[in-house]
Amino acid sequence: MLEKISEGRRRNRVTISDMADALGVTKSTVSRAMNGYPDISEATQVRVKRMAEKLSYQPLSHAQAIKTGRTRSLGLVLQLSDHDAQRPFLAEFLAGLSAGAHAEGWTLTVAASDSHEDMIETFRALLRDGKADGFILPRAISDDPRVRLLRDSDVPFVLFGRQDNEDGCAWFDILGEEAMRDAVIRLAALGHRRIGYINGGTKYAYARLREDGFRAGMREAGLDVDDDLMARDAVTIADGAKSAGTLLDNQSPPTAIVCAVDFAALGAYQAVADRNLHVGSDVSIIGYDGIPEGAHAQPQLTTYKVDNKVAGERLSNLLIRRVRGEPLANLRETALATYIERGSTGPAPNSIN
Amino acid sequence: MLEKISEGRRRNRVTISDMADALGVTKSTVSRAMNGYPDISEATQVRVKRMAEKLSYQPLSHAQAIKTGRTRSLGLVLQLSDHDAQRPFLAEFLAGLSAGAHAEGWTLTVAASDSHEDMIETFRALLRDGKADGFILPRAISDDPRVRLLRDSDVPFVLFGRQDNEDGCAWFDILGEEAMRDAVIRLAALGHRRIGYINGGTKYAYARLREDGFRAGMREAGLDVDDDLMARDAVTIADGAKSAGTLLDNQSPPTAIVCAVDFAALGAYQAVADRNLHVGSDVSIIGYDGIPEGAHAQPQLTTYKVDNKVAGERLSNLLIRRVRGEPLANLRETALATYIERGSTGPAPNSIN
DNA sequence: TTTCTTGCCGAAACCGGTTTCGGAGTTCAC
DNA sequence: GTGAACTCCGAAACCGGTTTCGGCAAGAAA
Repeated sequence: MLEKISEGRRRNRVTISDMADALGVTKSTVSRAMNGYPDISEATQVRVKRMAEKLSYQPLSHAQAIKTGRTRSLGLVLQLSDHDAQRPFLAEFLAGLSAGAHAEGWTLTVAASDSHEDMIETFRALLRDGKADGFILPRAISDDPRVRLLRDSDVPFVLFGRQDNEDGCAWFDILGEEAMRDAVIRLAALGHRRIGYINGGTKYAYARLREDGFRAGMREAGLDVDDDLMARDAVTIADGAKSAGTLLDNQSPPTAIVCAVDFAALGAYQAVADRNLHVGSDVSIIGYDGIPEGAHAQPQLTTYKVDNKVAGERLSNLLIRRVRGEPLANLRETALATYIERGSTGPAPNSIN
Repeated sequence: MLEKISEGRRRNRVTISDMADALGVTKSTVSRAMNGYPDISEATQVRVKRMAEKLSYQPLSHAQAIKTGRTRSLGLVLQLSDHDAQRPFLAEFLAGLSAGAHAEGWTLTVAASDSHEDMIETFRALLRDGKADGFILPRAISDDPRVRLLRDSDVPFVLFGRQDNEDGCAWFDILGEEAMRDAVIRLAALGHRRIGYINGGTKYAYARLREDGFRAGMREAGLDVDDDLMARDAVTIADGAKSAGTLLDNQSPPTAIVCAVDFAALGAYQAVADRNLHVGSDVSIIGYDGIPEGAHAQPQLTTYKVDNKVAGERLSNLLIRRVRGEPLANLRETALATYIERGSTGPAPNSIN
């Protein structure tokens, strides 16, 4: 802490020549040893790497970049138009990305764009200046234009979310459909028979998957899906309130509602309250995302929590490996959201559990 | 759009040699012209720059960096421990930073750290690898350890928030104290006489300023500050509810409460409701920040909105100029938050307005 | 032994810029 | 007309790496 942190700038920075001198070999040997070239003997390779450790030598990424074109940095382009998209999870997500990148000595370059053309230009600018060797694409959209763009251009990328057309796609995703399925089964076990579903934005890749999961759960529980109890495109509290209102005003209203998005679930709270009903006793509600607001709602929202930090870490790792040329088949991972039981679910009214 | 966006990577990228050939001069002339060296005639300087425009030549930042040590990128280190700090405003803020950087051909490198030691290491790593020429420090803390660190090391930085010890500090800040002052005066104009104040986290630099602003407003309005009506360190809804509860339980409770932070204001809503009072009629509440939740509260929260996107843009601009060596005196800017009158404020009860 | 591989590494060019140094013209004063 | 001072730019070194090419020594094949 007393040591100046700027020391690394000009001063003592140990260069490849220092390494070469210390080892009594040439720069080229050091370089090839560091990069694991096969024409360097096992012995010198260890020797070099040990010395690198000792002198804490790390090649300057932009010095390498001048020849290799790669600068060990991940690109992330945020889209502001994307409403609530980033809001709750952005900080954790960035922390995860940063951690995953840092673990491999990479860094994270962030840019934002508001329009679509702007986005393309942003990608290009980052590539041209070598500020990104590849990109992380949050919130996969079905038939995603970013995917088309990058795939056609042979630029490495990795998706947060799955994609129908798998060509060239590496991804990490949370199995939201499993959560939806699980939610239905839990509700059925509590005696619920009429269960409604409020889906998120159908332009997103997750929407179809989660609805499938919901339907699978209904099937497993031996329940019928009533199309009048299915809503969609609810990503905000207001959306959720509206959709839930429609379901609750059905002549045979649901006793439980599964929501693909926590915000919609919180909106459902309002719709329930507006009808002088109570969440948890009259109507059970299950959300998905694990946003902090859910824990402050009255009653607290039962939901499936997504660990965005871990997601970020995994995505960084996958992209780095992608840039390094690892085969795509290795670069697809999924994880489960974790169930958090709180007060918004309970036994179905008028039923023997 | 049909054109491959990866074109810039290896292919056609126009280099300084291309420029030199096209102009019939040497690389060094091009370089010096581009950088505005005085030993290049006005005429050739224009000629070079015009050609750069024509060929859309921009020097490769990491090729320059190898000699200059600077890479045209801003660093931002997020601190996760910092609770709500980033949450509501992070996306807009990043968008602003990115826009401001992009306008000058710079980029933004983001990293996260959880512990304090980690943070120092993160700064150092970014500097050493030339991934940041300077840093943006969000949420200035009074006697900020980051400031000490960077100042002692001669690393350029710019603060979001002001600092007592101005040495080496450039900053952008919103005049929160003006908002607090204005709030009091507006409330006084509505007939309020007993006005409470709930401050934010006292470790942050803004806290003292805003309290000063509140007190200034009270003075101007000819009102006395009752220390029993002053609370602090409320940055979450829960904090706000607790603090507001204390104020409202006073034997002579306030008819209005000014909150340094919107979240605290929303907490105050709960405290008011818990005591069977109504926000806006029984108790007026004014917040600060302009978080989206405020617009969804019942009644909607009167507040002062901070434009975090503009803040980001200005900060980027200031830091770039700082790195370029512009004198500090030019690099201090402030702006005002904008008043948004909504339903949480009204005339004082039992008073002739 | 001689010759052909093979394994390992040094020499030197290169990447795309910046910067130092010095030299060719001009201009100016004497 | 000569020398000095200035302007402006080219030549070449340099920054910290990577990569091509070739050479030397040891081992294998002849």
